[in-house]
Amino acid sequence: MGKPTRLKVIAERLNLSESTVSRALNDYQDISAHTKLIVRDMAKQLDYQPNIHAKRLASGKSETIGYVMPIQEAQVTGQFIHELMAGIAKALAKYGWDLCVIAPQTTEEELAIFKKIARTRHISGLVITRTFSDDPRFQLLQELEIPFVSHGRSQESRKTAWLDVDNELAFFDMTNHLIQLGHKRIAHIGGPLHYNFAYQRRDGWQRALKAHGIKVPKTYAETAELTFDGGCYAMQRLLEVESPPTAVCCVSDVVAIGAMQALRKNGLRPGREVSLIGYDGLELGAWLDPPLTSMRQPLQSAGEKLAQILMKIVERGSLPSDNQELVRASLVQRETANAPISSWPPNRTQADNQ
Amino acid sequence: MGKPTRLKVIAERLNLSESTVSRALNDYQDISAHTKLIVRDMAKQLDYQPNIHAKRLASGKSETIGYVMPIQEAQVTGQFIHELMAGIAKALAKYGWDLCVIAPQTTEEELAIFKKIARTRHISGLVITRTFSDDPRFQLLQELEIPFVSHGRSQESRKTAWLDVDNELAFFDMTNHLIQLGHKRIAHIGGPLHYNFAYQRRDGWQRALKAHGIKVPKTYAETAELTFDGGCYAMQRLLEVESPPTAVCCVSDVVAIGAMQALRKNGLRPGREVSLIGYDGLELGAWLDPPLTSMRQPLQSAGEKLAQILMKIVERGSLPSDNQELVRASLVQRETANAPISSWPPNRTQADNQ
DNA sequence: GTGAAATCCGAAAGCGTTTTCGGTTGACTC
DNA sequence: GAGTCAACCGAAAACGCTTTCGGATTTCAC
Repeated sequence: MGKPTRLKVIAERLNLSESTVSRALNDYQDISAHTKLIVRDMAKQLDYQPNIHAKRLASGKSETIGYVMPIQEAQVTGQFIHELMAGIAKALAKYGWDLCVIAPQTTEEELAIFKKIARTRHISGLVITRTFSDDPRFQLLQELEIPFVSHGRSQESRKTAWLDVDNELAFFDMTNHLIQLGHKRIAHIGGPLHYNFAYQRRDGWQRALKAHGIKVPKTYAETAELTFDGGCYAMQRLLEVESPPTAVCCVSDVVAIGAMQALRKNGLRPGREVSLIGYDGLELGAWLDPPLTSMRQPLQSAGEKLAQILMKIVERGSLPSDNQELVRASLVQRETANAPISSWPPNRTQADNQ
Repeated sequence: MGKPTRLKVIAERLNLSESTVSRALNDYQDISAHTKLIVRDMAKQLDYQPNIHAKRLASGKSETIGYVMPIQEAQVTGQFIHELMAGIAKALAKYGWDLCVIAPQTTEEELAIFKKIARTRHISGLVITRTFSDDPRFQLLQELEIPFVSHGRSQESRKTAWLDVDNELAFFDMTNHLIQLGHKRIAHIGGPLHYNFAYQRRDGWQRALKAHGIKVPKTYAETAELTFDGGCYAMQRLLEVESPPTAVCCVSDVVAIGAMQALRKNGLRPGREVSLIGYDGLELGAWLDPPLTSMRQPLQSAGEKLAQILMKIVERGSLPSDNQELVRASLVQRETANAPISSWPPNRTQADNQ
């Protein structure tokens, strides 16, 4: 393997200067069409690839964006992250940008890395996910003037760029779907409110109920950790209220799967006595017995959009606040959302007090 | 935000030359201990971070390794990839190396990217996963002289660096576990043989049977696509053989989950009539009903090791063939592997011919 | 006190681009 | 035919670091 072709050899072969060749390749206005043509031909012929480090050093741009991989906490984030990253990488590759993965172990480390990036600038923008209602990253990144876009919003994201699902609408739709099926006793297992989406999802559920004039007891608004066990416990509590629900909107698939487990433990079948709808549209939901009905957001295309937004901001100085986008989730019909049955709930006015 | 500190300002403040400062920071031998001390102090005080592009341009090294993200094909690779990447990124971060994600859409594109990397050298090593028995990447990467390490072996990997689970041993262990439980009719649902691990897993199963003098019909060696449906179909076929098995070793968790579905469709319960062991130790296995027994390999630490191996090869010219390592998978006991029951299989000599 | 060998540091030449600033053409105006 | 103005291109200075080479000290042996 000889040395790769340099700008220099193209210049020599064509009897041009390096600077002309460089500008021809970068489509400068002050190079004639003819020159551009022969330069590009030669470049292609020699399979020229610019030295990326020299390019980045000289131009002061890094053409690299970072993706902050969420700390290993919540479960089954894997599939989610994988698809999103695939989308990001794909969109970046089109423009020759690189995707650099950052995997901090703690929040402190994450913030420290941000500060380092602010100094070195070897990463020109960041994509962050797993946003919290009160998320310190938003303020820090703005202070440090690091361009970024988040997948998901925060209380601090009024002026920043983001792409998010319309969680409120998703849960409005989800609840409506259950109402169409004939349910009136519809509960909600929500997530901890430090997750930003937890608010919106709860609100969507409430709005749908209100829109149909349906009133439910306060106990129908449950909260769970975003885990299998969390969902299991929350469902158990819902089964113990005076008049248990016939349907439950779950904040995530994992929580819904935990809820399914609780139903089974009580001798109930998901989708028969109690309908269940999850959120995330995980493929594994289809493998369960019965398969879990859910809401799905497009992840790969979200990744692509995130990348495009970020490049636009970094490269063309587009205003973050002009880059806020909501996408709509869609229902994945499987088998846990059906019409209510007459034998449920049983009359438990005594049983409840046991 | 002012300009970040440069080598120059450290030099000026200490009245030294830039070259001395550079060498002091890089721990050259010809710099006195005292000088190194004051230089490092000053660097820390000014929070100096070298310009990575300048550094890489000057040194000709890129300190970046690439991870080739498998093409979106098999399912639930997400969790797998996520953990592995987290490990890689973590190990690299310790040395200031970057992890760059490459997400080719097709095999051709993947090979084209390799060729490009060979020219630009802006990525100094690669981690590849999802290896096939006959995997063109091994030869190409060797020809291109791109350092790499694979997670998983291939027919071509005799002289290359790799880290792999001892698949053969894992299935030997798995099968033995079933034998200890009292099973004699143990089948195997293997994967397509273009996956390298498919051979080894099948061999481990066979060796355990042979070691205990157990003979099984040829029909017990099933093959399935690595999908839910694949597992479902394969299990269905196993149930239709003359004398169906009481236990099945499955090539992956996803396949095992498909097999569970087939059992349920036939009115059987996994872990009662037919025991099942999967492979991958996916967390979601614990959420099923009943929870799936499986074999688990340590992924995060595998990622770390892969990174370390690669850095050793890139940086210190360690021989690829000196970097081949097998790790052992361990049993995750859940509820689908139990002792056989007397009522299964039913006498089906007639029934089979229906 | 001389020569040789260490020890430590500075000068300077890269690394391969980008980008600014002029300078040389030729066409065009009057 | 002098002046003006585009249109194109080259020279050269960055960009911030690494690394070679040699020079100046100091140390040590004799």
